[in-house]
Amino acid sequence: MFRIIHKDSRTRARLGVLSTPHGTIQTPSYVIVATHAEVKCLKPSDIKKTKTQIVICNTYHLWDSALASRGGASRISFVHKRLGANIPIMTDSGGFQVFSLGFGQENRIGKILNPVDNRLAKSIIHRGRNVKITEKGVCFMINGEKRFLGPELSIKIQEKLGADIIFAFDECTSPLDDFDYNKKALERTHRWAKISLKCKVKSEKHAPYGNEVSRSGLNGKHQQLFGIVQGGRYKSLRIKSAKFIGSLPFDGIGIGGSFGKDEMVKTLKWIVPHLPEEKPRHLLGIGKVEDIFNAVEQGIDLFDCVIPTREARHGRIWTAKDHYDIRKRKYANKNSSLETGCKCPACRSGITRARLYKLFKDNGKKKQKAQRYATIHNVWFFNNLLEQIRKSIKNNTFIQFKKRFLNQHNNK
RNA sequence: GGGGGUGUACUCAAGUAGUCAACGAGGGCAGACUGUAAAUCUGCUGGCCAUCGGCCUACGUAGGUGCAAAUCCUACCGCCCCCA
Repeated sequence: MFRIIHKDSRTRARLGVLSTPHGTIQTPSYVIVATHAEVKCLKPSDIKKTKTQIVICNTYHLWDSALASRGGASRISFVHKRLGANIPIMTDSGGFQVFSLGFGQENRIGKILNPVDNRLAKSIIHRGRNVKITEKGVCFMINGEKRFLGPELSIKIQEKLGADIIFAFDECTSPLDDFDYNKKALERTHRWAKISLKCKVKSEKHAPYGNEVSRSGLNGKHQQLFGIVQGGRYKSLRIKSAKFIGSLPFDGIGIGGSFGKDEMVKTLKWIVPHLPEEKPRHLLGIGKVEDIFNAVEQGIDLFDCVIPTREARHGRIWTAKDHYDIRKRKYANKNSSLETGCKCPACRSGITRARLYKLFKDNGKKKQKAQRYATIHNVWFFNNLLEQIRKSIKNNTFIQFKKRFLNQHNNK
């Protein structure tokens, strides 16, 4: 399933191959976000052109259509069918929505705490009514609609969705939650981890050809389940969680939850030494350039993040040197490519800054085109960056490459 | 020649006596976005100071009425439409 090919001599970085029913992934790898089983703004045929190895979809967003679909009828899994691309897929469990649709939305904060939020922290902490968390799971009350998601149902939905890799149901706490809350939440997440695992084992036993997914989409091959380490910003909790999740028979380890702006490396240093070496490690929801280098250095194999796709839609173009907002006049001056020497399909097809600027100014079809080109560029950029990182690990030059790249890169 | 309309900040466009440095939209500038609530959001956009705030210059041009005018009156200039 996961094979480590090479370990960097000077850091924890490692080169690996993760095998799934829909193909292998060279790690470290970016996982492109496809929440609704589509990479926003991309056609299915664009996905592979952007060097995308694997995407991640979301249980919460595909919930209804998954349960409405009749499993087993088709040989193609639900998510693969909807995505329209034959590549490895992960599904997130819905655990992030416990935070993002609840505390996050109610307090208008993200999971990465910036200093301003920190200052406001005392005044804004409150738990609203959108999300109610109990021992059994989470009750979402969104738009007057009530729905309950727990570990059993999350696994059931994910099996039905038929991704190659699925995640245990967890609670992503907010960066403003204190130790006591995180401790309680962590214990709950750990219980849910065991339940997730148990449900998975059970469903595999019950179906002679594997589970429902095996029959419908994975051709009898194993659907992998990753557990998730939580513990917020607290060292003792993160270590405890790393040991606990690491001790369970998961196929891989996700690292989730909230960090302070500059606490990621510190947090990974707490966690990673306690994880089993041979299992793939996925850092959930992280993905700016500097973060990636740092995480790889700490031994992370997989990342997913909305940055490449969302920011592309909002006009931000990532390059090796920096990032810039193509909707601004000053970047539209030339007929130069989006990034000098870029080999992404958009740049190679002759898209210039001036052209993209103009397309972005439209409010209809042209803007959609612009967003597609920008998405192609950004996704390719991040996937290509990871490819370069892999090469550097292979050559034992990772640390030099990191230094060199970050030195010339202004927008970390 | 006769009749009707119109002229507002970078652009379009509200406003028809005080709450107007002037709604709104576009454009411009600045910022945000890290397991997608978000194809999104925020701020600024006459000048000069400034802590709430203040002062100056501005709604085609020139005068006038009035405590007060982008808003009313007069003349002029420009543009548009209709009829001859």
